[in-house]
Amino acid sequence: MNFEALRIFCDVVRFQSFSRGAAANSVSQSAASQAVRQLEKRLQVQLIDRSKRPWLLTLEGKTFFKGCQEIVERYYELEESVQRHQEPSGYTIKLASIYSIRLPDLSRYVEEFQTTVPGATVQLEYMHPDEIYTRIQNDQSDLGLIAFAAPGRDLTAVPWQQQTMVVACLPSHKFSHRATAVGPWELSGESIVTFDRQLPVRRELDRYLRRHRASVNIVAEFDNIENIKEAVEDGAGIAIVPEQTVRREVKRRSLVSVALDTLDGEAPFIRPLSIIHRRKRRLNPAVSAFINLLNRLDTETPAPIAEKSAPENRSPTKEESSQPQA
Amino acid sequence: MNFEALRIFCDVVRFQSFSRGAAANSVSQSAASQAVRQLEKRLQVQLIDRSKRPWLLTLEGKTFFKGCQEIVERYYELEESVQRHQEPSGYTIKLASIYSIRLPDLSRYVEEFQTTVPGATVQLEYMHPDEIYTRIQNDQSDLGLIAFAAPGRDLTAVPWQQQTMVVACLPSHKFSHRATAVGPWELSGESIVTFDRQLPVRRELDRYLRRHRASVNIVAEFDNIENIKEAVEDGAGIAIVPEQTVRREVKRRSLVSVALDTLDGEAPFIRPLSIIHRRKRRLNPAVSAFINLLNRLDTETPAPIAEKSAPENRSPTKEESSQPQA
DNA sequence: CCACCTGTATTAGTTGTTCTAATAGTATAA
DNA sequence: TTATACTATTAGAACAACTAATACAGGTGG
Repeated sequence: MNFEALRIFCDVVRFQSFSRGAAANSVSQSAASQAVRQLEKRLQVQLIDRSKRPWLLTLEGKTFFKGCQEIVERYYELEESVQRHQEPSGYTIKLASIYSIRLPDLSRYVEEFQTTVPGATVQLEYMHPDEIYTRIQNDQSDLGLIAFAAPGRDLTAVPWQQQTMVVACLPSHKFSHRATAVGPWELSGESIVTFDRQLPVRRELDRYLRRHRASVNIVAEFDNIENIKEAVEDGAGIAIVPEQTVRREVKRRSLVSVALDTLDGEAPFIRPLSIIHRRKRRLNPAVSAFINLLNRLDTETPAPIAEKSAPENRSPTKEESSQPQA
Repeated sequence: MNFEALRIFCDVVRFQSFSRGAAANSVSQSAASQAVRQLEKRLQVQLIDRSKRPWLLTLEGKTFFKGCQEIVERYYELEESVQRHQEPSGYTIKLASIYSIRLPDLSRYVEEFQTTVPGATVQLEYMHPDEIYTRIQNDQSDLGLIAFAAPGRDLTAVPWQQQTMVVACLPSHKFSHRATAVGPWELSGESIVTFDRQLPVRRELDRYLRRHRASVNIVAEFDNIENIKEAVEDGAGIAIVPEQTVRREVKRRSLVSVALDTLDGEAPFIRPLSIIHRRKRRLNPAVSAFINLLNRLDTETPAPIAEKSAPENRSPTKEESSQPQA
């Protein structure tokens, strides 16, 4: 039996999705499906009840999942503890990120990595998403961090964080004093500064507004978030952006961020971030260690993606297989 | 990473031997060597220091071994617990044993197996070792239990128990009142009833006596242990036999068994029992479960084969690759 | 000190497993 | 019903693991 298979099973369960569980392990959806099926065959037990949609873990599946998680975790800890007394690999990971993922959000990962894998270093560079794709393709960078990833021919996207989108407006705007979240329908008639039509995030936004029957007034379009924020600060209108990207402006009180939610359990508006890399049968160990770290720290400290809450967490999926941009 | 590899590593360590660790997992010595090497490569750590003979675990090797044992064990427990709520396989294992392995020694295994794998049954038959080989070859039996196994072309021998050889004599013999073990050199001049020259156990015996410079007087040779015991009871001489095989006679006081040992830490005289089966890439799950059980129960309850005591435990090795018999 | 003995490493070739890509299938929602 | 969003299945390609044969090395007895 293969450890990878156990890890894939665990991730499939955690994400409630074969595709995402597969992506988290940098393998195809098909591979994940086959891995789980093979596990079931070997155990002679059905782990997942596929008759419903979304599927459910069977009783045995739950037992196995609990045990697996622990075993897999223990094993990786063991590997780490054995490797710790040991000379460094000396490998430098070249990481390319979009501008909107700020250094403070990344530094904890980089620091953690450089202490657990001594000798390894991370070289972080910010650039335009299109350039990230190019550099990854040409092996000029090992990893890329982008939003609404588009896994291409030989590109793999590992799901990473889910950024919640908020309404950003001036402190003088009527929304800025709200105690409760703004409902999307309340955006009707508002002046909005937003992204270019080419960007996937824009398409997601349009989709979201349409779904909630909000007809807004688009006053300006930009291809990057810095310009959008500036326009909002200049009073052009309000914007819908990831919460993280306006934290600094909120702190210095030049902008206000207001939650955007239906509060009825429906999917909130999320910007998914992904780690992308060239598809290879065998990833450089340092690189895959870093991917592991990104995933591990991420599922540990923030709210872990639980069995029940996961399905709600996510609406966009088709768009992930479309086009570059952040 | 493969679970099998971890299990192989654990067994290699437990037995202090690649060959025996391999055999315990029904793979070739080469496979075991490669598996461990691959582990080391993956971990980027040397687990075994091969510069000395016998080799030693490195510090990292010890850490890894301890962790591995637990993880492997936990995983198999998990598998079992998941499979337990589940309809029986219905498979019947055909087990062929030599006469000298008595039913009481086997029944605990058979019972344990039939309760943990409900629906599976074990069909036990006693026969001559030559017939065991034949039946295994023809797939008429799944497993064979024999002494001094001779793994052949497509036959695998999994090491099982180590039976200590003792001196069996009449209660009237001078040895019968000894408080301490008889040294092999003390056998010089004794009349001995023993096995046919063709039998591997006889060759081992000759070897053993020669090594300890004991020149004995062979008064009779038989091809089976029952006749030997009878001859001893008739006063023909003394015999050297596995302790288990004379327990009943000792209990009914028709014979006495006296330990045979040098008491200086040198290898005692041992009769190794093995489980043999046809070499197949994929063993029937019920069969391999039974093999697992035999090994598991055996290393749990009797004195476990420790890191230090293992090397001493064993002298015969070449003979294992020679000829049939018990 | 040398040859042998015993156990381990290496190698080549084969077999078997596990991927990906493409595509078919299925439960739910509109 | 059709559209949607996943998941299953398949064939073929890439890869990994095994065996058999054989080379190699530490330890040992002559």
